[in-house]
Amino acid sequence: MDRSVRVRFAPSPTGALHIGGVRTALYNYLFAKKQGGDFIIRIEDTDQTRFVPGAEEYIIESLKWLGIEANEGIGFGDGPYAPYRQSERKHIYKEYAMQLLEAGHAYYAFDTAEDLSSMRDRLKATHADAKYDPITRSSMKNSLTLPEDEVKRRLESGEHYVIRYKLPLNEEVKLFDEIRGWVSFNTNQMDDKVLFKSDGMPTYHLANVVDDYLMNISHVIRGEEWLSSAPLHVLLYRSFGWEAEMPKFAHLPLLLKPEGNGKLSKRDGDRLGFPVFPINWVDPITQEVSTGYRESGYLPQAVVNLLAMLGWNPGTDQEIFSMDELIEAFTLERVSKSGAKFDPNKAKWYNQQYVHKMKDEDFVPFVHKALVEHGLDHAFDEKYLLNTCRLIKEKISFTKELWDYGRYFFIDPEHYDEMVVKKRWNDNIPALLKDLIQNFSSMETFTQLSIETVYQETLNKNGIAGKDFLQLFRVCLTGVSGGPQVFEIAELLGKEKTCKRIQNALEKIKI
RNA sequence: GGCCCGUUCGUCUAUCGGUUAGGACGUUAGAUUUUCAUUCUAGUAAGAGGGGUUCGACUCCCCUACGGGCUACCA
Repeated sequence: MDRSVRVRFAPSPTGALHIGGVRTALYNYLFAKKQGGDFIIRIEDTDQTRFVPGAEEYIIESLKWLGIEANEGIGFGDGPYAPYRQSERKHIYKEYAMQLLEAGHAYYAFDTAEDLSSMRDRLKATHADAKYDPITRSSMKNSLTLPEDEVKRRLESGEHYVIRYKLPLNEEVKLFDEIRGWVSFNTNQMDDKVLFKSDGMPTYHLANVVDDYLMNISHVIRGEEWLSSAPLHVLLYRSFGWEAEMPKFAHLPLLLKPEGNGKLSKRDGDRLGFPVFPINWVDPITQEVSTGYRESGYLPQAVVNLLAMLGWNPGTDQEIFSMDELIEAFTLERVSKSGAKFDPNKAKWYNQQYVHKMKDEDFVPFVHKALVEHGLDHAFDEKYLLNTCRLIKEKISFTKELWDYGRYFFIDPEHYDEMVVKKRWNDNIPALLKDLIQNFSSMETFTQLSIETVYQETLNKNGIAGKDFLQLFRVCLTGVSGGPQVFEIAELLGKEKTCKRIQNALEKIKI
């Protein structure tokens, strides 16, 4: 049976969204767009104790920055299945829990935290699995062991209870994962999971299955950490009688840390100097800032590209993909099964590719932002900015490097590269510089070519070799030893500034 | 500990029984750039181990090792 594709990204607002989560969102988005389906955002905030203010807004802002746009859901406008926040759907879940209860697929449990921990201690002592399951539930306080009137009494007196799934004994549950193929589990290894909590909220398992069904989700694409609970979800679909509507499953491999073992974590980013989050996150309690890709000078297109290639490949040699190209090429069959170590070097390379091929005019806002930060935003005209963009962007890997590399386009140098000065400055230099100022000043047109001609003539007259002096000339103009063509810089600066900077160097450089 | 998933160059990966095991990042060397960054060329480097199946295995099966996930009234 073919049905229209509807996928969802369903994060919990418990803090900043990790790039692993971003990648999950991206794969969902790519899959939906490729299939001509819908991508929706649902907020899974059923755990009130872990709610973090601002996290939801953070998630939305991150996705928008990356160009991962949803058709429906939180942050992108309601669709026909609203609301999309589980806390606002609270009233729905109880009904479905009751349905399971009545059909004998679930039961009430009254065990206290102490009851549970003593059960676990007891079982651990005998080296048995410490779980609430078809065997152990017979010795616990629940509606399967307690007399009916006792259950009724407890319920009516307002005693705390949870609703647990009643797992069948010794049953093989097989499920087909779109990435991994058939995976099977035995219910003997599972436990009677809580579906409905004593605070009146559902757990992930119930809410997730109910909402996916109600929202007509066709494919569940999520992280590998959910693979172990997938059989429970399959069982739930069966118990509800929704097997025909059950979505297909695809469990994505995890993102691992660059060095050593384990899952990628915030600490790795801090230690190795790369971001683990899409945009800056300020912890609302500690005020601690976690650096984001955006603030580190990454371009959203580069982040999308590099994330897409971490765990998926097109089967060709193509490495650079626009979002549209990714949509065109994306299939779940080409998602790999094993976890991928994050490589900061490759991330840098990707960003560099995008910065270099960026249009000059698209780069202007970044330069403008840097100028604002330095109080210089009205000092330069559009044409000048465009030219500097052309020269700066091919030198850098990250937009935030632009000021460090290209500041001399906007402010006069205050320091001069000592190595170059030490190596190239001699007693003949001051006279040469004065000559250059004089000759430049009398030029009518001040272009790259004419500058070079005058420069060369002046050097010849002073008996100085061009190769020896050029780097010092560059340092006089920019303060630094590297950069674009010197004469191009001079043309851009203009005659007056060029002469002024040579004059400055003459006065400031002391040996 | 139990269950589940995984394992090709340092890293991301291609290969869907027969290849000199390919590409990219990194790295090394050279060229270009009168500088730096780029760019270009070349090099470097891999099937975890052991058993099967097969004329033939990186590819299929089993075992072991290693890595990861789950094992909450968290998602």
